Amino acid sequence: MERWGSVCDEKGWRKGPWTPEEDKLLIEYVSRNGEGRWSSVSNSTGLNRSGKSCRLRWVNYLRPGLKKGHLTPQEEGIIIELHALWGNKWSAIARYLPGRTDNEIKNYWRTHFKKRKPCEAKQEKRRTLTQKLQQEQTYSNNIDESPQASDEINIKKETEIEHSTVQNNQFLPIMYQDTEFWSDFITTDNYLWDELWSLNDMIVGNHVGTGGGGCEGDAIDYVQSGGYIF
DNA sequence: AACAATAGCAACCGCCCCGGT
DNA sequence: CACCGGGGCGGTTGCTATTGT
Repeated sequence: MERWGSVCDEKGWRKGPWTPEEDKLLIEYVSRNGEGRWSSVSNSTGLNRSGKSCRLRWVNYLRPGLKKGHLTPQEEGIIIELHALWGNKWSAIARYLPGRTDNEIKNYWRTHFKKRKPCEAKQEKRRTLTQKLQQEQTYSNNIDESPQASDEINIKKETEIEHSTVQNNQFLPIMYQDTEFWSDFITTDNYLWDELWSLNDMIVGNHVGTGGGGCEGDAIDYVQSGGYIF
């Protein structure tokens, strides 16, 4: 079966995996003309690919200096930090990871955080249940077993067993609550802080960012002022 | 060994922004 | 000012490889 359904789209552009020959044509084009003007690649090289496809292939795969292989713990730390600050601004995060692409970072984040979903769902249930329990305590002293769904009861029992950490942390953002997850990544605080200090140097020293309100600098200020608690 | 589930990743899609006309 | 095309970006898809049963 052909990947992506068909070989060509409605405009006649080839789709799907790139061949070594196509890569070679694109590399030759960029070496002659530089990056940009992607829409003229097909005219200049005979490569039957859309400009967007060419750009994507170059940026994510062919560009010199791209790192291959697994992300280092330091890189993971930077991603975690910056994602906590900026959200899904993959291209912005990628600027602080030389040799890594936004697509790679995005994929990394997705694959690692997909694992969280059951945990998050559980936490959401627990939060809901906690609110319910509080309401029950507020409005009634009669805490005889009221009719509840069986899974709710199970969650309730689980919650009671687990040292009531949820109740203690219920007003913290989710990322702070999920200490079990964070401990998977962070074995010590130190390297993360080291990365943050160097990150701040980059920002202050090089004026990285768009200048649109200075959110990056503010964000680092926030981190340094103790916004992060591991 | 065979099958199923999951992880990893390349590539596409659709939207938005920006500059040129 | 409106329109258009190119480029950039985040989200999503679907194939392959790996791991588990």
